[in-house]
Amino acid sequence: MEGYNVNLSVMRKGAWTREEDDLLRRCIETLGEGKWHQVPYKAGLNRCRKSCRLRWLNYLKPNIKRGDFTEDEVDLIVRLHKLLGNRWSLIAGRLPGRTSNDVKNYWNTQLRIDSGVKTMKNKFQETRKTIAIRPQPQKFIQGSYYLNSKEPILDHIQAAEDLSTLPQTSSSTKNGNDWWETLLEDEDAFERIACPSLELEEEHFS
DNA sequence: AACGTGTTCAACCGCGCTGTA
DNA sequence: GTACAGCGCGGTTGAACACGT
Repeated sequence: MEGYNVNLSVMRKGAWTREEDDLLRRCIETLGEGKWHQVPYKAGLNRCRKSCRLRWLNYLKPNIKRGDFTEDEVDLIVRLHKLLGNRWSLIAGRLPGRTSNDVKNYWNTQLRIDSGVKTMKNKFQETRKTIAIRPQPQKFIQGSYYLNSKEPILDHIQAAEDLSTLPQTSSSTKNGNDWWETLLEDEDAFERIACPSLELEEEHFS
């Protein structure tokens, strides 16, 4: 198992300095993203590669958007969370410039319902249990949980199945992740699911 | 001004998944 | 089939900051 406990005695931890940021930025500009095993050595940083990657992805990457989430972004987060559950990277993938860490933090601090301990700060107060569609299990055969469920999410899934561009999930040889990736790559399909009709929206958020 | 409490968010950590030998 | 290494993700933590008394 790789991790943080390699040479813990010499690896620096905690907040990054401006100098470290500069070193990391220059290194990534030279090496490109993805060669994280080389980054600490090439950059001359006394940090583990996971820390370098995290710093780059969550803070230094050029297109990262800072500041408050817009109403549209919040709206999309709520919808996607309803659909996907805590799959922050997928949710963040639909929000240009936002990181999974940002989305997760925003959800946990602003949107999460924490059994009454924390009060909601906005209009999206929601008490219904979230039913999240997970990538793996999707074989939507007759009699499956999803198809028999009375939850509104059924409409979303059926909408997905109605799309001719998507693989037929009941007979497809593709696994659930493939189906899911296909869905995420298909803008129209995704919009139909992530942005349900007005009636559905009212049902969810009223 | 000083202190206590609550909130935010950057960073850490552990684990699962995937590719490779 | 198995072991190992590397990557990426989600949950959690804790320092810094904001706010109230």
